[in-house]
Amino acid sequence: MSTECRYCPLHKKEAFVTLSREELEFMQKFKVGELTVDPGTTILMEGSNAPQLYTVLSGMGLRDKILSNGERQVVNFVMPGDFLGLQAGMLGEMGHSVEARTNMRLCVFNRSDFWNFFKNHPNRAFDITWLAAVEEHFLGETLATVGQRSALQAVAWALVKLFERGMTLGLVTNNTMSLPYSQRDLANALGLSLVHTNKTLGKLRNQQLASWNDHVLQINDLDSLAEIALLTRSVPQKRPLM
Amino acid sequence: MSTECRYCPLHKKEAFVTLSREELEFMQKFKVGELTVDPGTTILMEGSNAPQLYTVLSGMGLRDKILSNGERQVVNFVMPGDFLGLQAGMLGEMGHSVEARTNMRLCVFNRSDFWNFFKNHPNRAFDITWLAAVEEHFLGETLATVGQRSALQAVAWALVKLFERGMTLGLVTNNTMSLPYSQRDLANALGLSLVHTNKTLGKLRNQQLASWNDHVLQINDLDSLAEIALLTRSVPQKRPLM
DNA sequence: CGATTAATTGAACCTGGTCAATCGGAGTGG
DNA sequence: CCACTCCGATTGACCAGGTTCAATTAATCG
Repeated sequence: MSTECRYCPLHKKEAFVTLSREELEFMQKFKVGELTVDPGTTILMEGSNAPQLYTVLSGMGLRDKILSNGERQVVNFVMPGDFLGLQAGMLGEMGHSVEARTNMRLCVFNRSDFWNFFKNHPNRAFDITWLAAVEEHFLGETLATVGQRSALQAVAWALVKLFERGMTLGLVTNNTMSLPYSQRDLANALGLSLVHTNKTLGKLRNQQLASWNDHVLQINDLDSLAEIALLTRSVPQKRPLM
Repeated sequence: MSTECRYCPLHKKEAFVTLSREELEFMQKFKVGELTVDPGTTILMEGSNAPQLYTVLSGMGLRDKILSNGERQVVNFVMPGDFLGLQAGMLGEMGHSVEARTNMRLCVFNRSDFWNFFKNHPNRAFDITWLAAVEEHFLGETLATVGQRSALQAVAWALVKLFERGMTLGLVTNNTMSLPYSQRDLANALGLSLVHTNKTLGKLRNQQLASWNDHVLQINDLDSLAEIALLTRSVPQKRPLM
């Protein structure tokens, strides 16, 4: 069966910590099924107390918040391996929504089993916390981007970050990866207007550094981009996979 | 002895989940001492792999990041009950620094004991993850503030958030609390310039909504401030204390 | 008393926002 | 196949929220 963890397309990838057979069997017990959603679907709703948690198996999406005046902040982009629903699982309420931007396939866990990880499998509990810490780490960087970087620096930063994630996931071929977001999504992630984001992307394109058309991102000079972005690149650590 | 957990000034406060006697004894075993620092001290350094973790017993500080061009982003403000060093404990590297702004007294744990929480006391492991999720939640709100709120909305937002934290900690008397930060700290937290932050604070002062002088914050109309801040206030949950 | 740091204020300037129009591709109904 | 609509990308013109520069005041400190 394709829903068996041992056939999971992710846990063999180099981006992730290899699970022991024992851990794999343990996770299998908690997996209640798979969910496939269309682009545009809201997977988790801000403020809701979701009964289920997900690991992204394939496809992309994003996390976002809506303010009471209608403004929207994209908090992060979602890619394969990401764990969705931690806040609902811990706090009983999501602080953001999660929306699909492509078809997505999700591995589904029951929230009611969540406590079991802590009680019976400390390794897995540790991994959950590890993921939470990584998310906190990344949000701090994002905050510094939105707060302190210029539009050009911010856009370069975002493209480098997205591209690096794509590389670790094996999504990059010929300096190219699929990036199924709109310029509006990127603008909302960086606290910029759509118009200015467009013009800034144009600058990077004119300088032959990066181009992003038809949902395909091409990076021609990652080092220069990283320099513009005030980014010191480091080799990414392997992540646990839930 | 004053370093005994059962005399801890915090765990009796209503802001925190009451610890069982058993848990208190368990924590006592991990507490290796107390640390007192002067204002201005860097408690944890961005990029470092700290050997120790802390819970703030008293005093205030902040978390910040420095970009390679020297710009500084304040990530969050630190108050009693906050747990410091999670990122070093989980990831082996802090994503931000922690600096004291007043005298601070810290409860010290050894990082090498960290795994023990997960292995032998799942309740405490759960609490650590809970704290990580709260931090992630808050950083998402901060990101939305810096990215989408105007200067006036952002400053109002920050004052409300700080004041609400002060209230749960019992630091508020007569609509007044000690807030030992500089306007530069606040500006750096909100991605605003010092000058504009100053002028925006002036606006709120002129409108009789809030004033902040000599490290004392006075809130005259919390509801109006929250409205300006586009904030829907909710009763704060009790937090676990490490 | 000179030095340093935080708060405050005014003025000039600019990065990035807002408004508006156009273009091209995808889907839909006739 | 065409007409029509919708949506995302793109571009130009104008504008403003917020930055930068600069100067003053006040408080603290050795």
